[in-house]
Amino acid sequence: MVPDNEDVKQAVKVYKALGEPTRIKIAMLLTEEQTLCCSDINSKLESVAGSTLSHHLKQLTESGLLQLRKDGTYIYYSVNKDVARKYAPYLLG
Amino acid sequence: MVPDNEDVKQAVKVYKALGEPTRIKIAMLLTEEQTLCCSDINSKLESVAGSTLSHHLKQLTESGLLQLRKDGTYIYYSVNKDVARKYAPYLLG
DNA sequence: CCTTTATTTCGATAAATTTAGAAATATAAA
DNA sequence: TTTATATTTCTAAATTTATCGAAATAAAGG
Repeated sequence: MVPDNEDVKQAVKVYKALGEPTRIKIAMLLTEEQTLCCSDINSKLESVAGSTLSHHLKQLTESGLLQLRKDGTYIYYSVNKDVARKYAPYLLG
Repeated sequence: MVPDNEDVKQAVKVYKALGEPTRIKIAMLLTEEQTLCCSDINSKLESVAGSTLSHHLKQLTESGLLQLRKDGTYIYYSVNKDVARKYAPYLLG
């Protein structure tokens, strides 16, 4: 009967977020680097406009896969390990 | 430096396939039911045109997450457990 | 207060995706 | 061989997505 609960809805969001090359790279980058701010992520990715990166980060964050911490002008992103473990432990290697 | 190898490309395909409500339902249905043909899947899903289902199954199959076996007029789909285990063990419960 | 740096929001566009109906293909069965 | 069933391919419309540049917001530092 396939449930359609919050769990599955989050799964869809997480998988949709990861189902795009730039975004999975961001997730993998953060898995290996622990924590990075927008501009650091951008310089490691190369060739994405800031506004584009912002949209990707929003999608990843809204899925619950990324969490953020604000510090002055900077916003530090990191992977929510519980969410990664639950839906895509592949990321954690 | 985030790799961009075959592994990651398959991950993107699998996650893109699962990042859509109808498709994740198909995957979950097949996880609990083992094996079903097109028309059985369709009757359990309700409200998708045959041609639409066909596209979804194609995407899931091309990602490697589903495998199929033909038997006469019927095509039986099932989950490739190795692929599910690797990228989305969440499906296996 | 002005300037700089970091990040987001807005507006627009091109490309991709979802969806369905109709026609096509394939196999089985009468 | 005609008919019925299962599934795919084709075509097209509607929606969503990715992307960028420009403008806006936010905080820090001089």
